[in-house]
Amino acid sequence: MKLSNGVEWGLHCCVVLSQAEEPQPAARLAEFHGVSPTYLAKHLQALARAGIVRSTQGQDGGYVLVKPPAEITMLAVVEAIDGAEPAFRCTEIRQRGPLPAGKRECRAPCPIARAMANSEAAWRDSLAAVSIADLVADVDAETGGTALRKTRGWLREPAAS
Amino acid sequence: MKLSNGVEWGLHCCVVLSQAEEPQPAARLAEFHGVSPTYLAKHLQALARAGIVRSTQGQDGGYVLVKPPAEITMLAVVEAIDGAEPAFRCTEIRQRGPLPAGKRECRAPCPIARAMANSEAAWRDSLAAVSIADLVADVDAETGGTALRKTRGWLREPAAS
DNA sequence: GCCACCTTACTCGGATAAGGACTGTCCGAGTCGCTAAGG
DNA sequence: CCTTAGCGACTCGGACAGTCCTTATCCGAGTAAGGTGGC
Repeated sequence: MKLSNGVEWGLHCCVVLSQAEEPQPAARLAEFHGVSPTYLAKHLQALARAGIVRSTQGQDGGYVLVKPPAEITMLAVVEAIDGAEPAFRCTEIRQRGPLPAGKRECRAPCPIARAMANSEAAWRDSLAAVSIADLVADVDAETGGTALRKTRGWLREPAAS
Repeated sequence: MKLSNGVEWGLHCCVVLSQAEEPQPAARLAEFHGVSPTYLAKHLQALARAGIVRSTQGQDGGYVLVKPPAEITMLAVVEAIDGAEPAFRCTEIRQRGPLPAGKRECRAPCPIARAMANSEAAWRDSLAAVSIADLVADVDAETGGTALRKTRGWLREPAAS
């Protein structure tokens, strides 16, 4: 099981966007994080499709958070980029082979699928309990406010490179 | 995020093996589940490497559970087949770009990595709380004991095909 | 009748191709801001 | 001086290759059982 690398980028971008007052182009966010601009753009498109960010075109355009950071959960970002499909998909092999399970007991998912679904629900609940605002608060507490202040300053600067 | 398909096969095989008294060859387990024999063999090798099953070669050989079903957790099977590496791997992009985080705050993982690790821990805990014996009990309760009885009967039969 | 050996068939184990998904990239459509001309 | 049309540059969005991992398969090494010959 491997989570797409873009999830990390998307979460970091949401944290940075929460500190920006003006739209930030994808290229600028990529420069800030030192990652591929074109590939990051692809993931930002996914965030836009999910309604987490809104894009503005043209001069001084870019991406802005749609909702306040406290209302954006990590789960929303993860599902926007990685997809909302469950990691475990039951292929109903109990209905195959020489002893197929009857239709009676197959109205409910098999115990294995249920246990896997429960575990994934625990994972999702844990992700849904953390918002972008919580991440921002953690960063702020860890760095004593310096990191976010420097970030806000850098975002206000005109594009240097 | 997609979980390997072999996880489902491995769990079903463990349930079936818990009902068998004699070693069961990979081909027979594949026939029972109606899946590819060679590919299932690959996953059974992974279970053997993890110490969940033990293989016996030669005539009347096959796979047997090493430990009692109550001591085999779903987590062990999942990690044996899918790997124990975490799904989210922090690439430390906070140390890149024009505003790299200082060494001071990088001694601890960044808040994003911590939150993801917490969520994965919740997932693992949930999987570790369910054993093969629990799955067997669920199947037994659902089918009124018929499914397991039929399975045990089929396992005692000599290879038909 | 008992034992040792051999043959046989069966089993696993790792090494080997094919398909699909993630990674990474590019160029075109659309839009906003700026400029400059005209009233 | 104000308005308006045009231009230019910048932005996103979707379509296009490359690479890694999952899927699927095969054949060889090793082993236990069963048969056979000898004692």
